[in-house]
Amino acid sequence: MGSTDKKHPDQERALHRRKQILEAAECCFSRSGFHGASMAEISKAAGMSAGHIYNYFDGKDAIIAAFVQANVERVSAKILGMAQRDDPLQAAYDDIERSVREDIKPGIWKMPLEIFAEASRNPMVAELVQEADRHTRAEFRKLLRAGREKRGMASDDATLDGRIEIMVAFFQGLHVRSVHNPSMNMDSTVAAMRLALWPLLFNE
Amino acid sequence: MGSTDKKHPDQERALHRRKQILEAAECCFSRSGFHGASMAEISKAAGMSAGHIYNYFDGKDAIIAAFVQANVERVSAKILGMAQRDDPLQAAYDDIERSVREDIKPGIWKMPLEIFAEASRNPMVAELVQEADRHTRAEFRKLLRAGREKRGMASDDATLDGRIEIMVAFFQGLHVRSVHNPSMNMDSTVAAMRLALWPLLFNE
Amino acid sequence: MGSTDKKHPDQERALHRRKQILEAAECCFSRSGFHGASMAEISKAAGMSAGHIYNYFDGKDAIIAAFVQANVERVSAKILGMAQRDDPLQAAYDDIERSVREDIKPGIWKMPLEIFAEASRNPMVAELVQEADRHTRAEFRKLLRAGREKRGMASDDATLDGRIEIMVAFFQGLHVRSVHNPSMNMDSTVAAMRLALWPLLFNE
Amino acid sequence: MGSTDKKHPDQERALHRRKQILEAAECCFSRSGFHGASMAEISKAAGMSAGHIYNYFDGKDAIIAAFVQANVERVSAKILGMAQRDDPLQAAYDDIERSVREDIKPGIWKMPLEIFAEASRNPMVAELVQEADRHTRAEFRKLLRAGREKRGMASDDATLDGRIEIMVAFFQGLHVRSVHNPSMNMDSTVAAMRLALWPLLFNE
DNA sequence: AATGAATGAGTTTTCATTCAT
DNA sequence: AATGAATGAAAACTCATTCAT
Repeated sequence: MGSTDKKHPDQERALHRRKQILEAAECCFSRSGFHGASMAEISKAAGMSAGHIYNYFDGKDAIIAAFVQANVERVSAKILGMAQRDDPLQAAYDDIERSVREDIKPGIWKMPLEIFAEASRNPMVAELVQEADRHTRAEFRKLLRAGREKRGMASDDATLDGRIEIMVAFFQGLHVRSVHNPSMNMDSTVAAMRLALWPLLFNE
Repeated sequence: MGSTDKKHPDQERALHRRKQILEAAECCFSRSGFHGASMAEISKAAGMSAGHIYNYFDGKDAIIAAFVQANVERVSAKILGMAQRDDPLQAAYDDIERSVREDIKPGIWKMPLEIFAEASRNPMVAELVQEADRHTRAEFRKLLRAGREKRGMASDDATLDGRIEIMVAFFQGLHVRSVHNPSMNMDSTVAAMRLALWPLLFNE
Repeated sequence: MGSTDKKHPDQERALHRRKQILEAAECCFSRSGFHGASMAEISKAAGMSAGHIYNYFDGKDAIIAAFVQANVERVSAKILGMAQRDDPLQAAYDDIERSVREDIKPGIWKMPLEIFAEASRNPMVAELVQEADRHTRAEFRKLLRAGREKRGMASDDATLDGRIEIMVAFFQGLHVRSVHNPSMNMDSTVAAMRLALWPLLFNE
Repeated sequence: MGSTDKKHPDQERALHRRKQILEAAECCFSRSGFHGASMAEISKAAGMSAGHIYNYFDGKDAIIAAFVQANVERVSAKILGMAQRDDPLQAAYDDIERSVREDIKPGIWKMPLEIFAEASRNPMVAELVQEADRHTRAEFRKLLRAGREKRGMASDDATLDGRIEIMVAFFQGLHVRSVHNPSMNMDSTVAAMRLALWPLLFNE
């Protein structure tokens, strides 16, 4: 649908070109934002003419959409990765430090912020992130329910959903914190994070 | 500095004009984002000519800066308001429901998201939000320390800062949640919020 | 409707500007055609920046539409002028020579040809010329009927409409002839025209 | 000259390819006009790659020229066909109804209008249609002279040329009428046509 | 103090054409 | 003979900003 359906006999090359463009876009978007980055800028970064990009994407909006799509998939992948672990809940708790350090790594949090803002006014992007979020929450709920039932704890839908909401809010909030407080103290933040997540995961 | 120093004989009127412009900008920015809103749009909303705006602001960037400034001050004011209460910590905890409902009210969370994104690439805006955040954290720390000392609890700087970081992340993360999950279940979210905030506020 | 409704406090100036643009457009359109003429070309000919044109017209299509409108009105005006005459039919017949000479004057027939072609694919332009044509035929029919009734001749609608169709075809066909045969012999053409028009006007 | 001189070992195939392209072009040109149709569109319709077209034509202009050429030849063929008839003049008169119906058939008149417009600004195309017109007029003149002399009527060049001019104007004007009045009444138009053509053909 | 006419640089996008394969 | 990836120039249009009034 949308932009993958252009006819390119050499699919291999086409895929590579698209990747090239999206990587160039990442760099430009992160530097100047979706609307500040021009097609000329992107094409230069991608090492091809501006016109040629239109052989792979319908337009700038399609690039933004594909880019957002790729980014939300990255988040989904994380959750799915967690599901592989032995005791996913415990694993998540143990991984807090790594997660936090990852989330506030410079260069990591810029694109999410841009995507959030774009989703707040571009319906196409909104639908993309909301759909991905639905999926992520569903996966997360499965994990949470399984983990809690194993421990013999209540797990009605509403309760789980509320806790998931807050846990995700925290991690997404961390991106926001990064831009507000670049010199955040990592250790005490991680400690506080543990304190807050524990009851969300393991309290009745 | 910047935009307040233009010479206007009638300072009263000038201030009013600036307020007019910023209010018009709010409406346009919220609809179209900082970069999607045009000066023409703003000037029409403000009920004055485009040219005239330049008598009060150096340019669009100056409007954005002033607008961001006004918005971050609104957040600071909230904290200061809390400080007036008898037992600020308990008050904050009791107010969770109202705060959450306020944060995800449609039309409330759009501007913050826009500001976060802008701060991530516009150094002037970044400096603004970081400075305001420093101030907010400092005020919050005073409140938190006072509340905890009254209760005879430890309150070294690092611990407090970590917990503040997480608490603020929660609330800012809620704005982000709004765009990801428009049909969030309020009650269970508030319940989970309480569960998470309690230890942050009152645990050793 | 369309392009006249832009708010220009100084209506006088605005009207003059629009006229300037349409005159410049005439020159460019006639030289390069509707699609061959660029906004840059037009703006240069109009003596203003390309961007400024958009303060007076919604876009190139609006210019084309206004231009076509002005041109079809010119044709209507001719018919109306004829109606003023004492015996319009005789006058029309007597004026044949002048009409023919006018129609094939270089620089006169180019725009009609362009308009005809444009109308054949641009529905907006088609509607414009068809509406004008309906009006012109109606006026012409009134004239023709009055003239013939005065002479005691039959004048049922169908007959009149057929003759009008052919008479108009002649005159519009003359524009076409101009591009096919630039060295047309005027005198014999006028004579032939008289021969053909006479029965159309005055036969039973 | 121009486009026929490309060296193609298999001339048969080359000719077929050119025909393929011109037929594809007909469809595209008629839908979008000479300038609205893109080479990509044409190449897709022709079932070959865009690049390959350049092995048969020097460029888009060459396609337009060849296309126009083919179209004007079609008109010439009509006249030549008429010459085969027993009494060509009478035949022409008797065929009026068929000719009219043919001329205003939807899909028939679009290309002529496009060609007329193009000829009015593209000198190469102008030369093409003028040359073809010279030829057509010459043939027509021969027919007309023969028919009239057989009937013992005067037929000096100037008179004949004037009448031919008007007769052709009428038929070409019909194309123009089609776009102005899509709901033209056929029967009365044919009747009027007969009325007008008779004296042109058969009067002194 | 206030206007809005005017500019010009910059935006996205299209397309005829070329050329390595 | 044939492809289609690639280019680059040009198109329509937008908009922050200036300035004469």
